[in-house]
Amino acid sequence: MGRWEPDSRGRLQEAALSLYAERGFDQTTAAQIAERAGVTERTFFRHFADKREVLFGGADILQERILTGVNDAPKADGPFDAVARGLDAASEMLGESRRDLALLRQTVIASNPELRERELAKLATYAAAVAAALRQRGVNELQATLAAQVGMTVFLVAFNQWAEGGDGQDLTLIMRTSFAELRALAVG
Amino acid sequence: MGRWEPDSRGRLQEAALSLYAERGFDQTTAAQIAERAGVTERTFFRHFADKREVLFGGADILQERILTGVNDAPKADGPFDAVARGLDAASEMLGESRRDLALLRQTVIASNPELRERELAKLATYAAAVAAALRQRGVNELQATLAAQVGMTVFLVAFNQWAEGGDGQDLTLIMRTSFAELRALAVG
DNA sequence: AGGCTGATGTCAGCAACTGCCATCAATCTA
DNA sequence: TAGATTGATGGCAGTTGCTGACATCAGCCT
Repeated sequence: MGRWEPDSRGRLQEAALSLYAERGFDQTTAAQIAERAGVTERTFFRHFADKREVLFGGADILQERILTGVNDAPKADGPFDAVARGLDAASEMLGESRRDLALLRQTVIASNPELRERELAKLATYAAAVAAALRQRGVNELQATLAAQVGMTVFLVAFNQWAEGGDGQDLTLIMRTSFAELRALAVG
Repeated sequence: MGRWEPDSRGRLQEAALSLYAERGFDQTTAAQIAERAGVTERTFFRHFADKREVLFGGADILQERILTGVNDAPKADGPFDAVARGLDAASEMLGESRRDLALLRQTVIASNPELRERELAKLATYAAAVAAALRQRGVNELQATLAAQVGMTVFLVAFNQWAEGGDGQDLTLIMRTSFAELRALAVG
């Protein structure tokens, strides 16, 4: 057995989520999170760049999934269709996670401006990566940026809808529906 | 004459922009900004909620302009057209500002993640307000959100293009071109 | 057995931000 | 015109986010 309990990172994420939910983000200090996780404050900041980042631990993996989806799209697919494949891949991954935890997390994020800010930043990072992937496929700069950004908007709207909704909802379906509605919108 | 030089807020904005440009955002302390502006650090935080906010002083006014544009759009306009009117109003206002200052500001923002985060947050605020205005016009929730978000993406892309471009560029024209390209994209 | 590595602890310190009270020119009011 | 009021600022103490530097020690490698 190690000198310390394993998975301190995971414990910090759990401790942070529960404390943010209980007392609010502002009223929670990094030291309190660390204490609940059984480590020191310094260790918290070794694992997470700042207090907000602890809620976005899976962002890297999710981005990879999205990119894989986009890159695996058939060559015939236009930019929007390729982005839609990325969202399919994302919802596949997220659909497996516990909806109650996702909802709790979204509630916490929604209730604090700094956290909302960070969430937007994450989405913007995905969008930038997706746009780069689209350009790789030969899409021009502007179209790539717009398609990627629209995709992230659909993603955010659909994900929140899914987290708030009842059981049995299919995240993939929600995303596809939203996407279809956008297309109708642009034409009309 | 007052007890102090007038317009301390404006002096703080100028001082911050120049210091951020000279030494970088991270390497600049609030105390340094205050000193250059001839006030104390405490006064800085009375005028601006945090170190980033000082670069976004005109955001409220801009948002009002955009909303006015959207609300003044003919009833016959669809969501996209209405958003386009909002962007026209915004570019009218921004087109009058000094392009060199806008470029300096954008350069500073682009070189720091925290500032980019804040910029996205501002755009999201505009988007939420525009979406609300669209709903007022009878547009449904999802379409309103998407149209507003797309508008903000066009805005950001076009504004950066304008700031970087040479003299004689028309911000309004750039925005309209970008918008047209999006429509073509969604259809194809 | 001995050295290396990686995760953690410990501690000092800076800078962002806040609350509280004092100050005093301008302005209002009786 | 004397006095109260207001509003913007200064001054200062305190909390918290976050960082750098160094120490510790279990597990692994040789």
